[in-house]
Amino acid sequence: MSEFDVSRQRGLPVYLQIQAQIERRIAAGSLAPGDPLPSVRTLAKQLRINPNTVVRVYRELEFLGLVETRHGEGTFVAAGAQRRAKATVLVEEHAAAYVTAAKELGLDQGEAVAAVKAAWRKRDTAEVA
Amino acid sequence: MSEFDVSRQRGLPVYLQIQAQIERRIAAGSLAPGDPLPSVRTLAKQLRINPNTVVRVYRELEFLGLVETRHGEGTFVAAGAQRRAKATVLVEEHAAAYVTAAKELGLDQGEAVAAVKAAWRKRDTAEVA
Amino acid sequence: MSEFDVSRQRGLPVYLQIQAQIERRIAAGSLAPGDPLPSVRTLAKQLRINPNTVVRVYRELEFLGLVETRHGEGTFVAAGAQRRAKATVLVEEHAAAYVTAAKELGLDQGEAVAAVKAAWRKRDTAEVA
Amino acid sequence: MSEFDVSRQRGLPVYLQIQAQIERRIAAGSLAPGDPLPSVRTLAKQLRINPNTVVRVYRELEFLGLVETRHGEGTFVAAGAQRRAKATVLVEEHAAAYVTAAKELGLDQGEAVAAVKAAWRKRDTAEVA
DNA sequence: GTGGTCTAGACCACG
DNA sequence: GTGGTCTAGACCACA
Repeated sequence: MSEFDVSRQRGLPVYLQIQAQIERRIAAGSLAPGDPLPSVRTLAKQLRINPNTVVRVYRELEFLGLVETRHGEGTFVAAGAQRRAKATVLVEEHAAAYVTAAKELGLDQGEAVAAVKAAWRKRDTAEVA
Repeated sequence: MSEFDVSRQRGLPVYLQIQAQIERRIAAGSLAPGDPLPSVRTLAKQLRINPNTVVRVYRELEFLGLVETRHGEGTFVAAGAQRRAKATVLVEEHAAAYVTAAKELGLDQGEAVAAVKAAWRKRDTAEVA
Repeated sequence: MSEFDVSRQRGLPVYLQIQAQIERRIAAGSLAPGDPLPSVRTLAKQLRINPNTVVRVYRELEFLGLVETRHGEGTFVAAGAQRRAKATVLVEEHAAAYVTAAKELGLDQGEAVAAVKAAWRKRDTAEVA
Repeated sequence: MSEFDVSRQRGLPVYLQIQAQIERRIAAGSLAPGDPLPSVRTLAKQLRINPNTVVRVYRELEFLGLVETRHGEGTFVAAGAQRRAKATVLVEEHAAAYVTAAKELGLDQGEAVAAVKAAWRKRDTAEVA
């Protein structure tokens, strides 16, 4: 398994960077169901970060159903993870595209979010009708 | 100026329907800067709705900088309104596209909004870097 | 807001004890949507535990949609939390009842889980038919 | 001994259907300790299924201690089988009840299983205390 | 003031 | 060896 990389400096939290990289590998299939992830301690040492940060990443991924942890054994890519991860990655791409457009149009975050909520509401009422 | 139409029954609030139609006409240029909008009473009668509803629409449009009300004269399309209205309409379209994608991927509103916030944050940190 | 209590000694992790108590109060309605939870630092001091442990609890509750955290403001019971919390508590009660029965019948955890999976499968196939 | 019945088509595997029916008869006492079960070949012909399927059923039942096979003689209901079968049937009923409740509350299988494990753990720690 | 992230290092439980 | 929990205390970001 090739390396991950994290950039320190303030910006995206480290744990989110790692989480995103793992999600992408699962979505791409380079991490397949059943594959073991590096142990918490190993990955922590590799990335020169605190083990607790890795624990947090793995915990989030487990909540998302992308990995399963087997106590005393390790952390493994979950069955059906690829489909879920693909959805996650797709969502991120759509959201990024939307944010790009919104920023170009001069919206701030609050306005962009409000527009999504409005569109959601419209969609809902359209479906009901 | 041709007619507007509103559908009662559960769905989008009437005032939002009217507002959206006016925004679109301004964006399209069929309502140009300086053009008068119907008076509150006239439009209310035409659409058979409460005048207060029209007042609300005009107030929202004024807040958005799309119209200006001149006391004793009436309500007029504001200078530079077309550019702003186009942006508004574009944002709505982008938001609608995003919502469509998010719904297809099975997200609920909270998740969709969270994804936008996350993407926004990512964009911010990327720009800083 | 009256006190929570946690028992140290090994057993249920502290964070799960606190989480369960908050869930129950939300389910019971004594913590209503919009109500603030104690600040992380306050609750930590009250329970004489580390603030990070409280952070963890609040994070889990947010994931479950029971609370929402507003950065710089505090943590609040989320809208619709009562319904969700009631479901959680109900599930816990059903699960506890099942576990009681299974233990009385001499099953170990693996067997009890297997029986649930089998019943689930049966239910699924019955619904399809 | 009256007939068994199996429904083909997608649904529960045939061998589980037969196994469950035998378990229930043992639990009900209509198959008592010492009673012979139909020979593998006889039952297979009667149900128009493959003898290997019947072999599998009898093997499972033997593993559960409900029947014993005596080489050259046949398969017989084991001593003490009724008590054990009752437990099995009871477990199935409890599990089914739990699954019903969990589904109504909108859980998926993973969540339902997790709740059982959590409840099990709680019970364990409660007993220790 | 609030919550969010990260580190360092402890001890426990499972296999 | 593996992951899970908890502490102590740091620094950051939002309001």
